Order: sequence, then structure tokens, then C-alpha cells
Amino acid sequence: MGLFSKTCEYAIRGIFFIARKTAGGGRVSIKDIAAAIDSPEPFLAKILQDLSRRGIVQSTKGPNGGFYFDKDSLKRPLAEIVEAVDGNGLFIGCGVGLKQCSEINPCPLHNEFKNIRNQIQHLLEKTSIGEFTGDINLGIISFSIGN
Amino acid sequence: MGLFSKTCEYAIRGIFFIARKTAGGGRVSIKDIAAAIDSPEPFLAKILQDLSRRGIVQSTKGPNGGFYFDKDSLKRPLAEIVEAVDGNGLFIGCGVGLKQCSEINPCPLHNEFKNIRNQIQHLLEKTSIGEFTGDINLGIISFSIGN
DNA sequence: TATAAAAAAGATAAAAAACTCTTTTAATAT
DNA sequence: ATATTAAAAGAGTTTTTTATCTTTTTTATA
Repeated sequence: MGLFSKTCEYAIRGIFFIARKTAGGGRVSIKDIAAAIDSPEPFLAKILQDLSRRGIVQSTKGPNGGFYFDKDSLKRPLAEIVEAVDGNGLFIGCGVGLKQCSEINPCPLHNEFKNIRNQIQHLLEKTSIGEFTGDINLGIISFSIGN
Repeated sequence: MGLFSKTCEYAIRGIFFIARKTAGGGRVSIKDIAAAIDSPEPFLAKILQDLSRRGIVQSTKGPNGGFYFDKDSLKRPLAEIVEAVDGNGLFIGCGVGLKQCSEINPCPLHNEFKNIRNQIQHLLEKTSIGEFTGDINLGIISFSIGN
């Protein structure tokens, strides 16, 4: 098990790709996204459908349709995607699921886990989707962009 | 989704309890463990069975039987339990599951995730089961010990 | 040695996550 | 208007995770 569910991984990889690919305008189809990020196409479709319904990513149907981000969406933090897909279990609650664990009555690893989870949350909150659009990410981002 | 699978959470909570409860000798039964850590008894039985087969926890059958830790087992790091149950996905690989991601060709969050995952691994490696036995944990650990 | 206690083993069931397929709707262009 | 393109919606299926139940084996002790 990694940090995220597979669904969430597909979602994040998907938005990485959409952001990069449509940085200069235009849209990108599920087919292209799925191929680029190595995910099952119909499954990814469902995931993006959901994110689209939530307004996290934009989409249009028909010829030249596809997925893209509007200006506002580019400002959203990655945390919103993670929360939408996996919930907030990564950020809150006891690290080992102890009901009785709390600030006043912490489990043996409470503070250590809290620290780490705060870091995860902070990272995902401070990182916006827009950070994956620019040329500055061309060498960093691992997709080849083609045309 | 939290950091660990439910199975792994039960395992960790279980060993917390066994360590604490048998610190002064003796054994503790699945029934008692399950009740204390709020887990389904037969499921926990399977989990401990597995850990027992791996030699991570000790057990004996029959009257006054149950689970306990021998000296060596108390030295084991928590990481071994996590790896046995959830694998090493929390520690290694790309945080978002990108095949192409590596040190030379890192994904946009590679280094940030690496840092966090290293911290998780370090925490779990440096923490041994034996740390959950002593009186020093009585106020910290959230189980009530009874008799 | 018989009985009881407790874990091990095996087989099954239920729920959730991951994934697929088919039909419908919306947008565009001819 | 019609045809085409591409996402949305809906209805499955498969796999994995979580959980249960029953039988067997081992150990202690009366």
C-alpha cells in the first residue's frame, strides 16, 4: 500500500498530464490521458467524471472536446483532489486507528504521526495544480509532451 | 484511507496491547486483545496467526496459552510488522505511482514525497516493540490494563 | 487419561475497490 | 439538419480486502 489509493494516484497523474498538456490552451481526451499516465481508460474516465462534477477539472463534450483547467481551477491545491478521492484519513485521526487516542490521551506514536501527517497535508495544500503547467516543469515532469 | 490498511492497524494495535499486557510475563488471549483494541476477533486471530508464523510474535496453545513476545521479538522494529502486512509500498517507489519517475527523472513531487516517506520509514525502524512494554507507557498508552 | 482451553488451519462470506461495457447526452462541423 | 466526436451516465464484473464460521491441533491440568 502506498500513500494513496490507486484511484487517487490515477487522479493525480491525470491532472498532472492535463495541466501540462493544455497549458497553452486546448483540451485533451481521456484516451490520450490514459495512454500517457498508464491507467485503464474507462476507469480513469469515471474518476475524471467525478472530479469534473465537483468542478475540480473542466470538460467539454464533442469534437475537440476533452479535459482542461480554467484559471480558477489551476489555483486549487492538490489536497482538494486527494480529499475528493481518498477523503481526509491521511491528514486526521489516530495513525493506527485508536478510538481512545487524542491530544490529551495520545497513543504511543501520536505526536510522531501527527508531525508526518501535517507535513503531507502542508505539501498537498501548498502545491497548486497550476504548478504543473509551465515550461519550468518540462524537464521535471516525466511525460513526453509530443507535438 | 489512512497511512495503513485496517489489517495493519489491527496488527499494530494488537502488538501494542500484547507488549503492554504481557510485560510482566504471562500471555494474553485473542479474545482479550480483540476486546481491548476494538477489532473483530476472528479477523485479528488470522492476522496474529500470520505474524506468529513469521516469528514476529510468539504464541502457545492450550490453557493459559495466548500471545506474548520473547526477548528477541521485543527488539524488532515496528517497520517489520508494517512490511509484513502492508508491504513496503509506503517506503519505496514513486509517491503517485509513476513508472517513469526516478532519481534522474523525478516526478514533480518526487523529492518532497521521498523526504516524507523516509521520515515514516525512519520512525517505524527506530521504534521497537519493546518500547510499548514499560511502566513509562502506562499514562501514554491508551489501554486500561486492569488487574 | 480425559477434559478443557486456546491457537492454527481451512473454507466461506460480505463489502469495498478497481475496472469494464453499453447507452445517452452534448458539442461541433459539414 | 445530420453526422461525428467525445464526455456523462448507468449498469455491470472482477479482484482485493475485510470478516466469519467450523474443524483440528496442541497444551495444561484435574
